[in-house]
Amino acid sequence: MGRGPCCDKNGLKKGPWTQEEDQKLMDYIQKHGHGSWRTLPKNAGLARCGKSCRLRWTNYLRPDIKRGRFSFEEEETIIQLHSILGNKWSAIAARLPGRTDNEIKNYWNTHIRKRLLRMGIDPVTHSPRLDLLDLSSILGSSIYNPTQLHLSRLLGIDPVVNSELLRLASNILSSQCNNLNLLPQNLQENDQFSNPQIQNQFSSLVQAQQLQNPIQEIPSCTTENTFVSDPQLQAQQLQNPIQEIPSCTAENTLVSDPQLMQANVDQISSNPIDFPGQNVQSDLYQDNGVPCSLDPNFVPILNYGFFNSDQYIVHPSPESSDFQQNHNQNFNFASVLSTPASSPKTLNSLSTHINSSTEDERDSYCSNMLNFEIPDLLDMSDFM
DNA sequence: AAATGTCACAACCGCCGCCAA
DNA sequence: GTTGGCGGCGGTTGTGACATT
Repeated sequence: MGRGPCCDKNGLKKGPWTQEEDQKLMDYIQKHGHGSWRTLPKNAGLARCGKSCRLRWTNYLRPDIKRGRFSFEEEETIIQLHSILGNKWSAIAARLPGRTDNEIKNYWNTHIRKRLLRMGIDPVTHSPRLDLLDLSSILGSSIYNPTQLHLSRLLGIDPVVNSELLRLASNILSSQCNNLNLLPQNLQENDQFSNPQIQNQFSSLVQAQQLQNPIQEIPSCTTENTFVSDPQLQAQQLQNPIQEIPSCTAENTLVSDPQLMQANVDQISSNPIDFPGQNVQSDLYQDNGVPCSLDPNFVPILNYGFFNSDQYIVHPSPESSDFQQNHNQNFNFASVLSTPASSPKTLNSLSTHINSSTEDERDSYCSNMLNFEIPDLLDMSDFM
């Protein structure tokens, strides 16, 4: 038997709320609390259904709602959490004080999602879209005809890509990193690798390829990495403290198993973790940036090169020295853009706001997130 | 200046899970 | 075990504001 509507629609008002209605609702809840939403409208003298009242209160009138544009840290947190939680907007909102699930959902759909798509990142899986970044075919054709190479544009790297480098990268990739010990030999055989620029190009190629097929294609990582696709690995990982998840870069960390994703959801839900912008005490974190309160089972997640490799989705506040150090290594907030934590926005459902930072600036931020680092796996310094 | 297109966001809709009777 | 009420959640829509032609 299906359920009927939550209330009798007849005579009940829909659409935008008036100031008078808002005032009535606020006055009533401040006096009596919301109690039963079903009976609230009648008691408060509102011609609305309870559900409408609840939404208006939780999404707009609640006094602790933070209005205005999302800060950089908030946006970063949303992306990180979304990569673990998926479209669990309420769970994400629980980690962002003052933000509602509806607001986050809207912001995701209208800003972040579009930007990720523009960057060639699948907003669902948070991995590069294979249809846009089929490196195998690109590399394959480029090796024989380097002039056709558009990879550099895709990756945003220097357009001058040495064909010899491509051949070498292709050879290495074709062996799927099965024997990374051969790398030094291969590299040493090629004088090109004395050039740091070439090294960066090479590592970008390898990293991009790893991002394409992260689970299948990095066998040498299996005992260390944090991809979770195998039940045994999951069990193993659940037994290992987070400190023992070492060298595979966080960029490579994808959670492909729904159960583990749920475990993360539970972990986050049950174990409050502070996020940037929340005035986190730095002593809540260990030396490696992992919060002391964080359950060891918690799985670090994909990032876009924004975080250092040994960082996880939680990091200390910007005030902490660890945070500064880790981020200064490869990313500088101030150098990318300065976004006010919140811009003025009137308390009116029909109002709009003035963008204080442009989409281009945010794009710049995201492109920085895609600046691949040389993974620990391929530490070029060893070959110098 | 008007028409049209696009964007952003508040609000609604329908489904789901929990819980009490 | 079943049923119905309720709150909550995620997806979608409607509409005003702004940008472009």
